[in-house]
Amino acid sequence: MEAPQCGKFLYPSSARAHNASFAGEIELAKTPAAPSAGKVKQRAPRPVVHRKPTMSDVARLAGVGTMTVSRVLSGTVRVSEETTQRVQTAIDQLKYRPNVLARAFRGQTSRSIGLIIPYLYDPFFANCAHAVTTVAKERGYSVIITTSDEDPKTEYAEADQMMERHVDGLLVIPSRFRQSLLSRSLFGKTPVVAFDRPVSDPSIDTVLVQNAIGMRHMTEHLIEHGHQRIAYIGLSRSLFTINTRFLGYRRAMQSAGLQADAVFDCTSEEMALRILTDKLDGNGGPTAILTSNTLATRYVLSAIARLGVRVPQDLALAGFDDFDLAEFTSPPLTVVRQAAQEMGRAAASLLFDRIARGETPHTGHRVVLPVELVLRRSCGCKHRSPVVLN
Amino acid sequence: MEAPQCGKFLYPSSARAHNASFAGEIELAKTPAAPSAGKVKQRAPRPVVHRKPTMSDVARLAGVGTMTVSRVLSGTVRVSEETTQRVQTAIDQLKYRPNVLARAFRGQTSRSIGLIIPYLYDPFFANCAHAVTTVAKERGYSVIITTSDEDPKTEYAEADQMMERHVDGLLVIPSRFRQSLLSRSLFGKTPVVAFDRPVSDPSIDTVLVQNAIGMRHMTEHLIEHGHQRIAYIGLSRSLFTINTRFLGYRRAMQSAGLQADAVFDCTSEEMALRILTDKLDGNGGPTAILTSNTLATRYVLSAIARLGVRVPQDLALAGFDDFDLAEFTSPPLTVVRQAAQEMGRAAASLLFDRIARGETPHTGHRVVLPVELVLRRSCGCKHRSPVVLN
DNA sequence: CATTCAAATGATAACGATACCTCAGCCGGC
DNA sequence: GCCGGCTGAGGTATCGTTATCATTTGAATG
Repeated sequence: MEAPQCGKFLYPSSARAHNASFAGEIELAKTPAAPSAGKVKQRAPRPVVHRKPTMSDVARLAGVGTMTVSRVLSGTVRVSEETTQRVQTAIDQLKYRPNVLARAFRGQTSRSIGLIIPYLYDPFFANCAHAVTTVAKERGYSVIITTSDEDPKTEYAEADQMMERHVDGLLVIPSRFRQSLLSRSLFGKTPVVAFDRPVSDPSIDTVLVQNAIGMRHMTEHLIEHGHQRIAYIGLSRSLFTINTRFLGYRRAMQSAGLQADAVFDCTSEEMALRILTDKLDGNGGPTAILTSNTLATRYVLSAIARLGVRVPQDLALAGFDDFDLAEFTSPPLTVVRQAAQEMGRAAASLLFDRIARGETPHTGHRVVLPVELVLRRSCGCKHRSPVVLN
Repeated sequence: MEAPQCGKFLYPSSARAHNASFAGEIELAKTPAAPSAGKVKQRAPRPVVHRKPTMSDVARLAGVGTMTVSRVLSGTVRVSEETTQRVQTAIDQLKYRPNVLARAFRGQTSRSIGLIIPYLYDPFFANCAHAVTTVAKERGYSVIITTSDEDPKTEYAEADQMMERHVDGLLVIPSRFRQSLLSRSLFGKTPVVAFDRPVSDPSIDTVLVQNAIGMRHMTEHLIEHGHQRIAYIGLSRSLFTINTRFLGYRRAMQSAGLQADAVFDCTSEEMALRILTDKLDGNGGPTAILTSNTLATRYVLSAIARLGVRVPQDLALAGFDDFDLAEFTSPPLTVVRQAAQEMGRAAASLLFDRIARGETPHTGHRVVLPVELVLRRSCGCKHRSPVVLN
């Protein structure tokens, strides 16, 4: 029983050198004397044909150890000029390129970041994402992207996936503020930056725009036009941006001693039509409408078209978030413009700073980017070309 | 020397059960007797605190080998009902989750796909990307996204990056057709699907839309409206879609015995203004304009607004590619609609089929998706609501 | 009853990089 | 001249999984 049993044991390579007889026995067990026996335990040495060069290939060619190659590549530890040169030559000669996967697995950096956004079909989010990919490319990072569909559960699951993939950092446009499941405990010491909307965890860096201020100024602008009855039409109030813009609107109305009049959860053209029909029925209805975002604007535009209301004569209109062809709608739309790409860039920069620093602070940075009022015709302004305020 | 030497040997789990004394010795040897000795060759056994469970942990708890756990997880090889149950219980108990990175490194699948698109800020591309991420999520794959900026060099570099990251498949909207550097040699046996635009390599699956047919029908529609002098204004002809749409336009014009009149490289509002000013100067200018895509449409709209030309009375207009607010421009735009999300979905499905099949054919599939004519007012139609043909 | 065969499972060796530890020189200070 | 510290470089274990091969068992076959 002894000899075959022995064959089952591993041995440290040093044992082979130091204890010849013992090692020999094992060796014997490993390489059967008779090839005809058919049982060759030793794996065939890797086929030499067309294998991608590894670090040991480079090391062998340069006549150094693998660690030296590793050090030359990472550049973290000093290696003598001459050795570096030799290694570099070997690398070039073999066209060696480090195996990203092995690095990610062994080392603690994957050189990738995660990006979680609600939808990619929304131009605003798409622009954010574009900026993120651009910055990541500059820094030599890959971006793993996914959508949360505005659903906290999905968002959490996707964030978890990202952590499993060991991303070096995570950018996220959180979905519903109050219901968000994201928290430090999930992320460990992986840096996370939330943008467009905040999360409740204060240790997470955040990039926002002046939602309230922007909407407040826009409301004031309509008031300056002489409007007194101004309605706010928005999507779900559980979305941070929608609610914050509403607060800005309400603030402006209150300051002017006017009555706020807001409707939420306007999620389709039909609903917008119903809302507008209602409001405009008889006198005392709004003379101006503010919409929470591009989608709401679209629904309202559709309703307006169907009702045959004239803008801005019968009803003034202003939205939040500029879009590509806002200039060519009928009439050209007045909007609060938020710089999507700026925001994406700012968020990504913040993230890479954190990654570089390697520290996870107790309280994260807060960045708030300015917005602009783009005055076109729908608010009643007479300018030929849009006027940009701020 | 014997005892410590022995301590270096691993033991099969069965040995532990069958030979208590031996196993005990090993256990003893694993915890170094004299920490003060300083030179303990054996690395300190991993700290037990808070380590993520690995497959061996599961195997130990279930009393099986790691391979059995691996097999249960992958499901490729039959494992007995009872063992499966035991392993599953251990997995649940330890909340074990396989290490994605280790898998990607060791196995040959990373459960990720790459997506290379020109820009993410273009709503059309963004919609494609959205569909791709959605399908990938359904299949449990991650998406690594990057932009090529319509530059063949960048595109190649990014594709190379993707290959380095060992994506299981690659989706790409190739930039310039003739100048594309993408080829099988770069991809090896990794499946690749090109969409929206083709590549020259015939072994690559392709998903396109009816660019030529769509534009031809639209041209014919304008001809039916009585137009004889119809101009085509487009971006760079080196972009496949722009050129193909032009060919459809030319075909329709020739069939009707009319003179084609195309201008390319219209890449700014100023250029559009110059072109239109030129063309509309005096009689004999076009009575209708076709644009190659949304961007060109925007430039032309801008020029039209500045020139004060009335659409469709003075000049009819039709574009390629529908967009979110096309209905609310002044007048509502007639366009050829291509289903971006359909295309993204089709391309992704094709890719996953290939990944599942594991074969790399000599000639790839070609899928061509239909387009629709959305007739609004800019072409001269009188319909209240848009009419969709096809 | 011996032999063959298949199914189920285990042991072991990679995969390709980095972390940790060791060691050989070399320097300056005593 | 000896010693301790410093620097550059090498050896090797290890990360967590899967591929390959070996082994065990029981049933089926002749």
